[in-house]
Amino acid sequence: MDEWLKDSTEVEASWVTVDLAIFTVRGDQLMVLLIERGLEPFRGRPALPGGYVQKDETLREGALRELWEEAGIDGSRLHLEQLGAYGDPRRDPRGRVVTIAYLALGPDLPVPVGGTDAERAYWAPVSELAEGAGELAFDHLIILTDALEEIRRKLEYTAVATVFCGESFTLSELRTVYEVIWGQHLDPSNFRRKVLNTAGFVKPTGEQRLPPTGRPAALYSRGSAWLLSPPLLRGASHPA
Amino acid sequence: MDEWLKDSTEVEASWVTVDLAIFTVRGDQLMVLLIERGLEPFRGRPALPGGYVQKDETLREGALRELWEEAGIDGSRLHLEQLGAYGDPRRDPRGRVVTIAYLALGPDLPVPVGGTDAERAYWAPVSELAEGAGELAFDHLIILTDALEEIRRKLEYTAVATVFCGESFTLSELRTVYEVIWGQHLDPSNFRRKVLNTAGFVKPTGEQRLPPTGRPAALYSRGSAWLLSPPLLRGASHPA
DNA sequence: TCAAAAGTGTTCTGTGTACACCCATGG
DNA sequence: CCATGGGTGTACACAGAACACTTTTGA
Repeated sequence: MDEWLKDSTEVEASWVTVDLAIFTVRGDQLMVLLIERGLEPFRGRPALPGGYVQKDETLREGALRELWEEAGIDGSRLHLEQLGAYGDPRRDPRGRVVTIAYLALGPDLPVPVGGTDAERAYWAPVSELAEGAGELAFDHLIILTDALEEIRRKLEYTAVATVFCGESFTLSELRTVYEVIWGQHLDPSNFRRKVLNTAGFVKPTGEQRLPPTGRPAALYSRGSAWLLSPPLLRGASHPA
Repeated sequence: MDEWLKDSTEVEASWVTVDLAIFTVRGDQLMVLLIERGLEPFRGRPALPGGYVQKDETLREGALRELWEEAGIDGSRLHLEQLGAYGDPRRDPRGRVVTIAYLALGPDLPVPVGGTDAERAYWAPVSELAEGAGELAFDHLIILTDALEEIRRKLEYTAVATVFCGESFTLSELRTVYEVIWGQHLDPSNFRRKVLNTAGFVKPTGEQRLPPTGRPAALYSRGSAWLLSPPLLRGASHPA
């Protein structure tokens, strides 16, 4: 393998990990799954779940495996997408560790199941991360910030919002996803028209659901389109 | 470091490389820089330039170094952005090599300078890649396809098109960048209005330039804005 | 009958689109 | 003078924003 190496003293193999930024919408909060580290470095500090990539798996397979091992989540029902690679040589005090960050999005998961490790796993509201709760380990705050920005942008031009909802959902639920993640109020009637006029975004199931109070709402399920055209742009307007 | 390892027989360190998808617009063609591999595997086949990440550099620094070593290009004048990580365990026949792909965009570079290695470096028109010219090494065709899609999308909502132009440029030149990359004709007068009405996209220099024939064109330079709002959407219309 | 949420309709305004037209230069 | 590309103006259709209004349920 060293036939490629130009100056073998300058190159060495690296540890490669995957880290997961797992988000869900619960009520009117965007939540991210964190673990409390049980080992040094950063012992006791919150961190994104993750771990080493194994010999014979793809990066995506590694992410799915960690999703299961660290959070007890079956990835087949969620949206998993690569966010990017983070490889600053000083990001891990123990040496060079390149991590591939993945974004995982899903409907309100039943329990923030503890991982197979000793670490505690829990859902944290994204809005409360800036202040206290202890600083995130490694460069995980950077990864999380990038993840958030990615979600906000993806809501505009993909149907990704639907993965935060269940199998079927009302337009109000879908709108709440947008409102929570963008942090701004959207006009219900305009949102409705926009979504229904975007070909393939959602399709009616024919069923209805009764809200706590008020008229029953029609249920929809995910449509066939992933890319939205025209996109659902968030104007700079709309104070929350 | 193995304090993290859950099952050390399943984990091993990986080689980490950076690969570069370097694009420029020349005339009415989008060009990508390829090298002809001088070594096995895939000897003699075209490939993206790239190489191993060294011990003490960030991924971005590695990309900049390879840009210089393999293509003789000074990265300070171009746009460099991470595309993603590619880590299928079978992507390199010699074993596990995770590569971080970078996108590099710049104005028509003077010469497709050969690298410091024996390999030949040359600009290839993107339009001719699908057909012959030999298949690309490794998974580089996948990387290139992802890169293209990324550029096309980024043209819509960022001012990235300006990095394909020189220090100052006419609106026709800027429009040509869009037309070449999107592969569709744009109305000159509407393009003009759109660009000038987007705050911070370009700013007039006051200079003019004489085209081969016709009225002199005003020159512009890059503005302060990177994100365009509103974005410059390509409708599904406009046959080239 | 009231509150609350779903759903419809309407008006206003801005923006993309298509296209006609004028301007400045070299040949 | 003409050809060529730069640059301006305009009319139309459509889409988003704001908001009034109707419908359907439970309490």
